[in-house]
This record gives sequence, structure tokens and C-alpha cells, in this order.
Amino acid sequence: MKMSKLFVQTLREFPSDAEVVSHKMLVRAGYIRKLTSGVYEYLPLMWRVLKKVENIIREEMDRAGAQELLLPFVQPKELWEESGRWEVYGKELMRLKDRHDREMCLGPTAEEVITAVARDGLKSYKQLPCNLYQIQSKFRDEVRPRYGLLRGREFIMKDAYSFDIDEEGLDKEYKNMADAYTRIFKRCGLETKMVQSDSGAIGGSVSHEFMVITTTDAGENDVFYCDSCDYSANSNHAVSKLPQADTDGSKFGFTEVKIVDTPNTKSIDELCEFLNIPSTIILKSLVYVVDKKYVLALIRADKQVEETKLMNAVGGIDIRIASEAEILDLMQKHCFNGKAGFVGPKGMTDITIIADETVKELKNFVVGINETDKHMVGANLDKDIPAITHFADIRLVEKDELCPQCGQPLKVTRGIEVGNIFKLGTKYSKPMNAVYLDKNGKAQPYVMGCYGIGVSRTAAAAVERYHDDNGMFLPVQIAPYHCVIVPVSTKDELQMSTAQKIYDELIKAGVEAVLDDRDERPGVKFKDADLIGFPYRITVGKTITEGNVEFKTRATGEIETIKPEQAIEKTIDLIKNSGVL
RNA sequence: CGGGAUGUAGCGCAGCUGGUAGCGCACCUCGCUUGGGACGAGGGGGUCGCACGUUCGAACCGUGUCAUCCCGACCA
Repeated sequence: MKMSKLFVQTLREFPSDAEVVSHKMLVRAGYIRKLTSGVYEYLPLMWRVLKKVENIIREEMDRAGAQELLLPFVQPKELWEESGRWEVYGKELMRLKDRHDREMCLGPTAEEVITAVARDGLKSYKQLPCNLYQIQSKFRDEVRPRYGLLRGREFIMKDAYSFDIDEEGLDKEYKNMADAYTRIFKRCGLETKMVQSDSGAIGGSVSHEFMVITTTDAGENDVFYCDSCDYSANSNHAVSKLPQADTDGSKFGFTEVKIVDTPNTKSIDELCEFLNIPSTIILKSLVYVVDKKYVLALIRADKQVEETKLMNAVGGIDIRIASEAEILDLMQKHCFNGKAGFVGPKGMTDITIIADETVKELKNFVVGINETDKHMVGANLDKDIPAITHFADIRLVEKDELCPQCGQPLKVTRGIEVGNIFKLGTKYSKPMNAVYLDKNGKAQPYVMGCYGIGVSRTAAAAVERYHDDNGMFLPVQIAPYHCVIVPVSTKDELQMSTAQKIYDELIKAGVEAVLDDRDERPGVKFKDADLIGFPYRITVGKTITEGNVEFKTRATGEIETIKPEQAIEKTIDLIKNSGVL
């Protein structure tokens, strides 16, 4: 490819609306352009990267025994009603009507469609196990798209679905996919951590996420992990053991239950200060609204509630903390005069009350009683707290708490989720009546798994990982081109003819080379080469009169002076060694 | 959905005590230059997000609306 014809417009400045590195870099280097919020054009450079990532995925998925197909992007409402998700999915599902007023949606994922495909095509146990995948645009109408390709509304995803006769088969395929994913990300030049996670709206029991650990602020997930063993989990799923703490109020003089005045102690800190006690002997009561119904969450006051866990404990799909007005409303409904800050489980017998495991440890504790400026002290669970709906782990894990497996302190880091794997079980096959006939001729629902990789997000994550002040340097496996040849002066015939010769030889060898034939000053060409991130650069300048050219490795900045033939050979060797040729 | 901000040329921005639009980069032409985003001369490109209003006159003032971005909430 001649640089003069390459469809790319590099910008001298970063776009003003970009926040994270990958977004800034990709726009500035001419890889992508925003069409509208959360929707991007993949320009030729970006498309080459995406195709390379896709092909790595294809090779590894095929090797793992999966078969590729392509499913529709527009899906009918009826299918989503079968699975029950039409009601459940929420606003993220982009709904639309066709000219006949039939309701449709843009596919945010394809469990429904693939289950429909399977039930028509997989009738016998002899056909199982089966794993089908596609690489397709997806659309999710995110509340707030941001971070460029990392959280767009339209994005490219590889989604795979496995069908097995039983849990054992699913377990095997789950492991098979986990191994394939590890290979895929490694081939993309990315180190990933496989972490336990919440299974979210897609449902199912077990799930793991593949995280690219990042130092930039683009990582949207907190990952807790243990250096001493293999434990690691997304914060929405992490569990921990707590270090020893004072949880018995009798140590602080609360030996019998009574109600005390606690003026102006709206916050836990104020309450601690007023009573001169640690927060570990306080029972904190938080009002949430889950699926439009009030839920009371109880937890030891020094800990935070993890909302995803709480939502799962209640079995809800939408959760938010209640506003002060809603708390007042709740109080009034129960004939209390309290306000936010003095909430307690007292008298709340008609709403769901979920207590965190930490509550079990509390003795002679302090708790709100729904009366402003008053608390109960010396309270105990059975005696003083009415019916708790149930106990559950709803606690947000924090740094330096202890690993649930080995007891060492947990560490935390940020991660970009580039892939995930779920055990779905029969969550979709049962309601959609997707069955096969077993050996006895009896209909059985498939045991399913699903496995996603964010293709465009993976590419963006690679930019987050591989960049410097001058631009990006994607690994050669996924870089848009392998190398660029830069004649310093296009007017110099020897320089031009040598550059052309090197270019021709590389192309002949199958190297994806670009010849920068533009009549620009060298500085412009060097800046563009660095910004776009050609892994290798061969510069033909004045030293060609001595028979030398310059070979530069973008990632390391290393520069060598060598003969043109050596440059050709070296480039071909490097590309071959990277496994690309 | 709450809080904050911004919409003027492809990109980055100025103009906003009202008088009919400008700068840098990019783009086209000519000259000159060629090892890290040169220089000179000339040129093309914008109904100033949209609508209504105030005014003799609106990019500028007012109202509404749409869009975009940031923080929060939410999120396979």
C-alpha cells in the first residue's frame, strides 16, 4: 500500500471529546471516527485490526471445535417473549417497530435466536455436544456510552453458545472455552486474568470474566485477587473473610437494651463520635428500591453494600438506593417520624429485609429505630430485631480483607473486561422448549453455556496497554500493517528506488508493508509512523550512499543501521517469528 | 435519570458591551525545503446545532428544543 493512497487522516491534536487513551489515540491516528454517541466508523486501519482479532478468534474457536454461523441483527419480539426477557431486559434493549407495527429489537446478544436455531437443528443426543458462534455487531442502548470503543452502544462481539446433554458435558466445554480464550488473548498480545463474576442479566449460575489488567483509568471493573493462591473475582462477586473486629457492644457499656438520645447523628461517623464507639458495633440499615419495591438492607456499619449482590439476593432486576423523599414516604407508611439516618428494621415487617452475614456476629449493638435523633443500644438479633427475610452475603469486599481461600490479604486492581463465559444451564432451553431426544426417546432440554468476546473492546484494550506519548504500538499480530518504508526525500532517486525495491521484496514475501511515498518533510512521516504504530520502520535516507538504511522497532524505539538486504531479511524473520506469516 | 458544561469550516479554537464571521492545523495551486509535525504567496470550504421571539439589524440578547461531553447512578 502506498501511504499517499491509504485512507487515513491523522490529526495534529487529540479530539476534545475523548477521555481515555485508546479513544484519543484511535481518533487521532485516523483509525476511527464517531458517527453518533457510542457509535463509531471503523476506518480502514481499524478494520484491518478488527479483522486480525476476529481471525485469531476464528482460528482458536474452530480449533476448539466450534462452528461459525451468522445470525440476524434484527430480532422479533416474540422470541424474546418466549425467554421472558422482553419484559426483563430494560431500556438497554433497543426496541423498534417495522412498517406493520410489529415490534423488533436490535440484538444485544443472541441467546434467544441461537436457542431457536438449536431446537430446529439439534433433535438428537447424537448431535450433541455442539458449539455455535458468530462474530457480529451488537447494539446495547447504554445509559451513558463513554470511553470510545470500550463502552460503545454498537460494538463487535464474538458470541458462542454450547449445547450439551448434561452438566458434566457443560463443565467440559466451559473449560475448553476458558482454554481457548486464554490462547486468543495471548495471541492478541494481551495478558488476561480469569476472574469469578456475577452472571447478571444473561443469567445462569457460574461465570468468569477475562480481564486485561490496566494501570490507566479505562479499567471499569475492580478485580480482587490473591497473590498467595489463585483466587480472583470481580468486585460484584468477590467474597472475603474479615479481619478480627470488636462486634460486641458490651465492651462499650451496652449491657442491656435501651433507647438513647442521639441528636444530629445522621451519619455513621457522627453516631460513632457521639457515642464514642467503633462503627463495628453498629447495625446499618439502608433502604433500596428493587423493582419499584422497598427493600431494607442490614449490614455492619463499617461495611458497604454491594448492590449487585443485594439485587441477586432479592431476585430483582433493577436496583437503586432510595432517595430521602422515599425514605420519608416509607416512614410515614409505617407511622414513624424518623428521617434518613435513623432507619431501622423495627416495624418493617411487611417489606423484604435482607441482612448481610456480618449482622450475625453482632451482639449488644446499636441500631436505628425509625425515630429522629434516637437509637437503640445493646440490641440483639433474636430479641430485638423482628423477622429478617433472610441472610445473604451482600457485602462489598474491600482491599486488605482476607482471601476466602487462603486467608492472605486481598489486593485490588482495575481491569477491562474483554471476554466472559457463562454456564447457562437450562435457563433458555426450558422456557423456549428447546429439547433433544435422549437415548430413551425422552425429550430433554439442552444444557447450555455462552461465551462472549468483545472484539472491538479487545482492540481498544490493546491500545490502552500499548501506547506512549508518540502514539500506539499494537503487537504485530494485530497491527494494521507490519511495517512502513520511509524514503526521507522523495526527490532523491536513489532513496526512492531503494525504498521501492525494499517495498517490492517485502510485499513479495507476504509482509504487509506501506511505502510512505508522500512528498512530505521527514518529520511529518516519522510522526505519522509513530502515531499509527507500524511495528517496524525502514528509513532510507542520505546514508544510502554508503549502502545503509535504518531499522527501527516501534515498541522499543531501538534503532539499527543495516544494509537494505539485511533490513528485508530481518523484517521477514520478525514477522515469521511472530507467527503471522 | 440527577448534577455540571459545550454546540461557530474536517480537527482544535477565538469572536458574544448586537452592525451580517475569523485564526491555527488539514485541503487545492505555485515556489522553496527534505532526518522528527518548515517557510512564502495565492485559493476553496461555514444559512454560527435547530426553532421561535426581541430588534431597523442576532453567532452575540430571551425562551424553547435537539445534540454532544464530563461526574454520579446504571451496566453482557
